[in-house]
Amino acid sequence: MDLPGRKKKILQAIIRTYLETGEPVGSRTISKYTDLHLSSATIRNEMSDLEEMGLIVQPHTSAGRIPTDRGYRMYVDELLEGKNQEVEEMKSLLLEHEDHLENLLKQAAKLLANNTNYASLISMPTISGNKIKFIQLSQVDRNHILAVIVIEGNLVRNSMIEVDEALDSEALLKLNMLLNSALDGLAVENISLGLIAAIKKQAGIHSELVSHVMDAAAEAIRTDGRPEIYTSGADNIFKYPELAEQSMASQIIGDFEEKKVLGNIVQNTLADSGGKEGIQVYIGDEVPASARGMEECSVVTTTYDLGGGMKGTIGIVGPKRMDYDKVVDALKTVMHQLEDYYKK
Amino acid sequence: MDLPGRKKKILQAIIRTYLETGEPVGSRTISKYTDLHLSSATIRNEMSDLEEMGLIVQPHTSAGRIPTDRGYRMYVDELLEGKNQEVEEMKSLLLEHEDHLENLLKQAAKLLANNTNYASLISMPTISGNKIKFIQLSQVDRNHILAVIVIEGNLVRNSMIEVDEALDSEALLKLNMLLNSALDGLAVENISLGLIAAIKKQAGIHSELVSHVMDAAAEAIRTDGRPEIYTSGADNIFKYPELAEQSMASQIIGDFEEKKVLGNIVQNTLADSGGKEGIQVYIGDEVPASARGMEECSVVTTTYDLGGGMKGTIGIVGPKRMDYDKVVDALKTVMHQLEDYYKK
DNA sequence: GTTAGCACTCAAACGGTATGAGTGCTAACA
DNA sequence: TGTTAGCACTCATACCGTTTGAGTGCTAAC
Repeated sequence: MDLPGRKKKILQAIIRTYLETGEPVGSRTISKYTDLHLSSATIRNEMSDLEEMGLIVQPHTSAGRIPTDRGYRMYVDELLEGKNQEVEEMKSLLLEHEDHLENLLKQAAKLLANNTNYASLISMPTISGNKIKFIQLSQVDRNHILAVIVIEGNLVRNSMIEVDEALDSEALLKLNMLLNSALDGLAVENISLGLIAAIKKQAGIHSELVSHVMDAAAEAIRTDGRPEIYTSGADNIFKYPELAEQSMASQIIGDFEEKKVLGNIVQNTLADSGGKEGIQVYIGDEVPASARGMEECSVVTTTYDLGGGMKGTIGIVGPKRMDYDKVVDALKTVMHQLEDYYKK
Repeated sequence: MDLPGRKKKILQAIIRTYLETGEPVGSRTISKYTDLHLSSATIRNEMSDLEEMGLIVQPHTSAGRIPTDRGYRMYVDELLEGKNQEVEEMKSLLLEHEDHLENLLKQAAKLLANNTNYASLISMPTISGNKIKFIQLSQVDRNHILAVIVIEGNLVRNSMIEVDEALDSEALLKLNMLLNSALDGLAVENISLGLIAAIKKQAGIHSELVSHVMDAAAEAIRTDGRPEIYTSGADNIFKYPELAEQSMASQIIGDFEEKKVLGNIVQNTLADSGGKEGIQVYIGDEVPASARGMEECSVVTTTYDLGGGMKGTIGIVGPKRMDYDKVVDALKTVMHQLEDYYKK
């Protein structure tokens, strides 16, 4: 759809002011707000047209207009122009020294929420390759063997395996060598049943132990399939009346705690990370994964890439009338900082 | 304070009905509800007395009475009697097979929230002894050494250490033996500076590596100091009008996401785990740790003990007019199951 | 000590009346 | 033909007085 310039400007003006005030905007307001120097009557005519096109609606007969989902869509796709606001502070604020990726991400989420006044989410990176780098079995006590598995990107998983009796250190050494030489450099999802059988055979009496280790490896993927998600600022939704209403808030809060819906959003973002400059904007019903209760929200996400195939999602959840410019800027800032910080 | 029997019964009746309805209860209601066969006028006189004692109040002149914090306190301390409700379902429901403690706890939290219709919290157990059971360094690649530390109770921590150049396998073996013999069985908080210096000395050129390992061990305690907390059913608060009100809800949700306040509650519970049968009830202002926004809530907690010095907290957050009987039952049920399950 | 009766209070619900923001339409104007 | 002023109309919201009903305190009688 291509709008004539004037309608474009008017739509832009309507949405801009609506973003600020959250209240239906009338023709008179626009008449004064724009530099078009048109009377309110003329604006009314144009508005009438825009309404016919499905870009704006009146909540009731004698009210001003508010954007529809399609209206927002057009705004985001065509009328958005970096306003270069002061997300400056973030640039300096972010990332006091933090060793653990987990804490770094939590901090980033908090920062994002505080600076935008929306709710933020951030997922632990998944590893695309899933190559196994190192495996080690250790005897911890008589009945327990600890399996440590290091995956490309230095992610560590461990699994405590219960055994009937202790292995002697020689057998342990052998098993370790066997596992390492068989699995080193292999992508976890490529481990075939045949390979497992072969290893088991070589392991002889310890075949049961081996299958436990394989289970742990499989689990390492499984937890990557539903990556950990950290959130912050869920309470920010109460700042926006259209979300603060009980049934709405209840559902959103539920989603944020349950994390199932958020997981879907993350999956979606990682899957179709096309979008303008890698930014995804979901408006209202566009929010993926039949997210009950998210109909009144917009979700903006992007993917960060820590190298080594480690990719995660950061995102913002807020009312449809969110400050898209600011949010996009903030996301980009955090994304870049995250990437720089980790690569250094 | 000791109340005469009749006043006791009346107070109990008032609170009971208020817990159910959430609305101020009048004299006529009580007159019919109790088996005392007293007229509403008599009840009114008694009520007037109870009000003078600070156990109940009227929200406004011509309204019924609602309990004060002190009223609730008395109810909980003296008038509560196990009603043995149907928390039956929980007994069968709980705990489908789960290997990971983390998942087990998450599941328990969810169950608790679903069955009570309040918000639940559950903390990862802290380890009181903190005895080190096993340490192992492994060369993962040229520049990384993985330190795995197993603590009594089979909790595993790992820390990736960056090094300038690879150690030969003999040196690694030596270091491992050195660390194990020096630290095995030692409580982490008992590691003295002197001991560290001694180990460093013996480690010779690898002293730097050793200090990294010690840091990781220290970190293992640190994260235990602020244990992970899982929550569920925070959205349940919207079921209770007195909590669903915006400013209130916003703060509670904030607390649940931030987890700082919850952490204080957990600390508190672990500290003074006295209480009737180990159950702690905090009513309104009694909630520990200057919990902003929790004034309208009651918090019921207890401590679970997985053996081996591993203790954690489970709790329920709800409106003051919560069904204390049911909540106490539910907490006990989950606590016992948790303990049984883990010990088996 | 208990109860019936009565006057009184007050939140909440109800209904009618402004108020005002905003519209659509028409007719005049450039 | 596009723009504008003017006017009648709509409708959510606020305001105000009235009614309703639940509940109280007090008093007098049992």
